[in-house]
Amino acid sequence: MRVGELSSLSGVPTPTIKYYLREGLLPPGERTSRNQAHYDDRHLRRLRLIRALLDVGGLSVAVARDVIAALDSPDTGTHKVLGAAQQTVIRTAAYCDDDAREDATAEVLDLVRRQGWKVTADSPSVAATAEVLGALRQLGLHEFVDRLDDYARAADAIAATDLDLVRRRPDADGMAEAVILGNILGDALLVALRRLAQVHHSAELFTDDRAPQADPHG
Amino acid sequence: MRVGELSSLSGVPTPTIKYYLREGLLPPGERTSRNQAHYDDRHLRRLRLIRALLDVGGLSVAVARDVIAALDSPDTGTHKVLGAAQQTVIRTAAYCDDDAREDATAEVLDLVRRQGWKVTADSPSVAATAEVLGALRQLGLHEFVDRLDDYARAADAIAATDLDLVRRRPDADGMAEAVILGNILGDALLVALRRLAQVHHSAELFTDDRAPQADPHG
DNA sequence: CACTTCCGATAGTGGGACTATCTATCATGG
DNA sequence: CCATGATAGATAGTCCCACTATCGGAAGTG
Repeated sequence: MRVGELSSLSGVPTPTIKYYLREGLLPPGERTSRNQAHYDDRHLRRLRLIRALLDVGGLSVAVARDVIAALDSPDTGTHKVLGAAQQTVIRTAAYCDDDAREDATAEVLDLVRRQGWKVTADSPSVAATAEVLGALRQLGLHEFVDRLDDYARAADAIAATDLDLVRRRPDADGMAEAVILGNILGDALLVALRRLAQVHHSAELFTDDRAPQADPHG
Repeated sequence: MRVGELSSLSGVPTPTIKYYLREGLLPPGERTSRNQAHYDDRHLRRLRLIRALLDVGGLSVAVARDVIAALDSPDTGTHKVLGAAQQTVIRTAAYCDDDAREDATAEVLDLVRRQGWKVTADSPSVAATAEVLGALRQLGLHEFVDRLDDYARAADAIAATDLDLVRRRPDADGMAEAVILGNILGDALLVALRRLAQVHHSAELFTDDRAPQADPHG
C-alpha cells in the first residue's frame, strides 16, 4: 500500500506519518521509484504501537524511538526485550537530592534482598525505585516507606503474572511488541485498577465508622 | 518570609513562583503593602507538593491546579480527598473507539462484581479502566485481558494498604496532601517495583530454560 | 495528457511551561 | 534621608515538542 492508504487505515494523518518516518519511529517503506514507496501491514502494526506508546503510555517521541530501536535490534530475545521495557520506567525526573538518593538506593537493595529478588545493584530499576523512594522520604511520607514490603509483594504478584504471560506466548512475530505494550498499558491498567479498588475500600471504610456517604466518588 | 526566601528555600526560581501564583497553584501571600507580601511554611509545603505533582507525577499545570483546588475545598474529608485523587488517573487519552469502550465498560463492571467491589458504574475510575482495557483489546493483547482478575487482586491488595495508611493517620493538617501524594508517588513507586520484580522473574525464568545470561538488564 | 498522489525538504504552527523585562513601588542600611 | 536593592504586577518573549503546511519535482492513473 502507499502512504495514503496507510494513513486512512491507521487514522494517522499523512504528514504525521512522514514525521514519524523522519524521526525514525517508523521504518521507511520499500522504494519502488524515486517518489514511490510501498508499505505493508508491518508498518500498520508499528503505527498502532507508536500511537499506543504516545497516547496511552504517555511516552515522548524520543523515548518511543529508543524503545522501538531496542525492539528492532537483531537479538530480540525476550530477556532483551524486557530490558528495553525497563527504559519505559523513566518518568521520575530527578527530584530528591544525592544524599537521599544514596540512602534510598541502599534501602531498595535491602528490599531486594528481603524479597529474595535476583537483581543486581546497577539495574536501572533499582535507580528508578530509589528515586521515588527518595522523593517519598523527602516529602515526609514515612508511613508509605514503612509499608514498602507490602507494595513489593503486590508488585511481585503482578510481575509473576506478567512473566507467565510471556512464558505462555509462543515466540511469535508480535511477541516483542506485546511485551512492551503489556508493560506500558499494564502500568496504566494497574493505576486505574488501584483507583478502582481504592474507591471500594474507601466506601467500605467510611460507611463503617463515619457518616454514611452514599457517593463513592461520582 | 518574602518571595526571595521562599525561592531559595524551595529551589524554585522566583519568576516560576510568580507564574504558579498567577496560575492559581499557589495561594497569594499575605499582603503587607502595595508591593510586599509575606509567605509562610504552608506556601513552602504547597510548593513542594506542586513540584512533586509536576516532576514525579507528570501532571500538567492545569490538572495540578484542579487537584489542588479539590484539596483546598472547605469540606476536605478523607473520602472527598480520595475523590480528588481519582482525578489524577487521567493520562490515557481517548484511544479506542466507542464500541470498544462500551464493551470494555461492561467488562469492567463484571470485574467489579466478581471482585465484590462496591463501585458505582459512573465512577471515573471505571471509565479510566475501560479505556485501557479497550486499548489492550484493540491492540490484540487478549491474554492480558484474560488475566485481569490476577491484576485486580494485586490492585486490591495495594488499595487495602493505601487505605490502611489513611486510616492510621490522624486527621492532621497535611493529611490531604499525603493522600494525594501517596497516590501519585505511589503510582510511580509501583511501576518501578513492577519493573524490579520483572527483572527478577525474568532472570529466574530464562536461567532455567534458556541460555543462561548473566546480565539482568544492566 | 490531465489529474492525482507521492517523496523529500523546509518552514511554520500552537500549546505548554516557564523566563525576561519593565515600571512603580517599598524596605533598609549607612 | 537617600542610594541600593528587592518586590508586585503586567506583558512579552523563549524554548521545546509534536505536529502541520507548503512546495518543487517526479511518478502513477484513467
